[in-house]
Amino acid sequence: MSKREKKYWLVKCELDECSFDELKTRPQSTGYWRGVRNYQARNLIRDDMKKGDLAFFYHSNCDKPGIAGIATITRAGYPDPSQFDDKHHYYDEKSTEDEPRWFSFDVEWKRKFKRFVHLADLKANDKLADMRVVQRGQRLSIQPVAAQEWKEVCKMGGVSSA
DNA sequence: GCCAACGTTGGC
DNA sequence: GCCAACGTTGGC
Repeated sequence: MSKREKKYWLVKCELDECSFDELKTRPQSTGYWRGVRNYQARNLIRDDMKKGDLAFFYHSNCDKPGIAGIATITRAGYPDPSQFDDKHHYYDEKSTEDEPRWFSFDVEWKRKFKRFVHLADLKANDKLADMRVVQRGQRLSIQPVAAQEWKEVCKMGGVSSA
């Protein structure tokens, strides 16, 4: 078995879909992503995201966009079931079970930040200038996070990065 | 609610 | 393969 460094992610979730606090109350404190229909994000989910990776849980499209805490990737790179369901909003008629086009992943609530880290705080930190989420016009809903950025944001959130 | 940025679609 | 039109994201 080849050793693989744990990867870090930032995953966006619209607040009215599921807040970080709400995630904790769900069965097994687990939530899953459906309906990612962007090829860049698809490739990341399918090829790079692995069970055991960690992710910042980011609230988007709300009054206070920012990071609420940390989640563990518990399952990754499996076909998004919604693409095969013709009743579903995310149905994709061009996708087949043999060659699925879209992929899903699951996360489990892990740790809440002591201090919510607002997008404005991320932008104000020079060490995070390369993070995608602070860059203008960056809309990708699944973003890789560098190890040193992970540490820095954890520090801002008041939790250990381990 | 506005609008900039970006991805996708489809005519040519 | 170009590019205008359109739809979506998401901060503000």
